[in-house]
Amino acid sequence: MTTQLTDAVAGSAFPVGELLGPPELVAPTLLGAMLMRSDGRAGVIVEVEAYGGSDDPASHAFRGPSLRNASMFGPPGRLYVYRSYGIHWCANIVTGPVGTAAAVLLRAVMPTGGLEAMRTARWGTIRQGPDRHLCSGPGRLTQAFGIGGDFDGLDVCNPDSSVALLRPPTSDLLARGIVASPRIGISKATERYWRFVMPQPSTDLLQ
DNA sequence: TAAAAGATCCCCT
DNA sequence: GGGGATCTTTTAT
Repeated sequence: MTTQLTDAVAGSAFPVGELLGPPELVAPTLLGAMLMRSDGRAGVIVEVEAYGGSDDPASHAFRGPSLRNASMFGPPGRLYVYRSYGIHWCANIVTGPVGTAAAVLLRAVMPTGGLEAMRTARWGTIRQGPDRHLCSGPGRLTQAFGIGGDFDGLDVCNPDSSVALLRPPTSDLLARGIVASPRIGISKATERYWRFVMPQPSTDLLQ
């Protein structure tokens, strides 16, 4: 079942040109895309948030470039990975262009491949949690995929990268039932509906 | 040099 | 569903 879903969704490499643009416009186009690791771990992106621009006070880059947020100012199609609350790693996909800080935070993924590796990465082999907690959260999905600070700046549009972004085979998988809402865990710019969720991806994508 | 805030998760109820 | 733990980064003194 899981491999079937992987095969059904796995498409071509995500064209970097389609990632270039305002993050709040690029973000919803990432829903339904697949995040894939070279070792087989894979999942469909179901929840994202847009960050960036010089006028987004919730963005890490609001006060300009720093050592941490450097990747946000880089070219589109790269990862911006940072440590959150001193504990977790969070992964963004940069939407560029160079010199402009813009990125889309990956908040949740529906696991479709490499489930065993994800469970081990999340909980080890002694005691494991429910599968619904594998990748449902920005810190959880990076742990499940084994994405850490080393992956900052990685080109996800290159299919040969250890983490690659794949486009769904058909565009009509996108933009159906997508819901926009305020971003989670922020205190500024909460009036912006820059969080995008695809409510029921499994039934659509499985058919 | 110090302090505060933070794009969160785990565990217990 | 709610409270506490956790530590890095940034900013102010």
